[in-house]
Amino acid sequence: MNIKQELPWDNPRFRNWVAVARACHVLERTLAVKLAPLDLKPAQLDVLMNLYRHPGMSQHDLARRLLVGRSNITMLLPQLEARGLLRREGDQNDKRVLRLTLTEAGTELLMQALKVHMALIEKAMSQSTPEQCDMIGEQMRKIADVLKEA
Amino acid sequence: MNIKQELPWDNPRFRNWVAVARACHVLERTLAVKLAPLDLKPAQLDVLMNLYRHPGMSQHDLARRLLVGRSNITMLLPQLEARGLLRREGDQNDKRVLRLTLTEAGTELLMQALKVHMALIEKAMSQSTPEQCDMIGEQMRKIADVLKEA
DNA sequence: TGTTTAATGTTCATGTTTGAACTATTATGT
DNA sequence: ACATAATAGTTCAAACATGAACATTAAACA
Repeated sequence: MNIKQELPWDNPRFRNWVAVARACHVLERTLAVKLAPLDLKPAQLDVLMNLYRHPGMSQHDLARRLLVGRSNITMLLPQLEARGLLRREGDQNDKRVLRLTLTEAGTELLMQALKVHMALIEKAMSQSTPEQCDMIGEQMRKIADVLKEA
Repeated sequence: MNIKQELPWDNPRFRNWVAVARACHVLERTLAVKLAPLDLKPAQLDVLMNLYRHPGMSQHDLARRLLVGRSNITMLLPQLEARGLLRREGDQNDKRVLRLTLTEAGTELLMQALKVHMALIEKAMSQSTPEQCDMIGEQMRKIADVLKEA
């Protein structure tokens, strides 16, 4: 009844993607451990990173960049704001939106966290040549693009 | 006071890894949406996949393979067992461990889910040549290995 | 053998993530 | 202008993951 189709594990694309997912998972877990001394979770680091690069972002924009629900942001920010890491200020032109910016302390903590993150990534990718590394990044950006319209 | 160090975003390894993480995240989210009709979450699919490839696994082994806590498995399995997708049977030689195996129904559902998963991965990696794809997989396996001793 | 140490799985409290319903504000269309 | 749509953010309940403490069983070793 159940014809034995070609199994995904025989397919290189499948096997290789599984490896990608595994590597991501391992690195994320490891990062969580290494960030613990700073009392920071990977998700929180993502927030700080995005605010550093795009000051004045709205919560909605932040949610979209993080590929996460808006309510998630609502739950996430108050902790960081209470720690004095970021500010939420109402936009004058549009009273619906809140503009987000890092504080001095937030930037400071971000820099420490980035050292940790950076060291981990360096270690992880130390096996790849610069060419391989760039190629990987290039392919991954294509994948994200392709899937965004899926 | 705050000397402007080299920013991670200037570092190719950092930028490229961020792309990897993004691609993973997008694919996982997309997979969740596409699996919804089967009433299956990505985490549950992972369970079924591993049991298919390694029948008779213990819960502990499964947890380690999935890079997840043992308690997570304990919470996850009863739902799948109640749906008749897998069996948990006590090991005769070691009364502590439960051996896990897919049922007929579980295998059936897995095959359907794999079609979905496979199609998504095919689409995602359709831009890469076989050589690029293999290289990516190879590097990712190295990364997972390197980090396992971190 | 008997005692200590380790391993497997469960329970439970905690913290996170999610999506749907809601409020307030702005845009659109007539 | 007015009614309708859409948008930004919040609230809330449910699903989910996590780690510590626990019970049971097995292994190590005295």
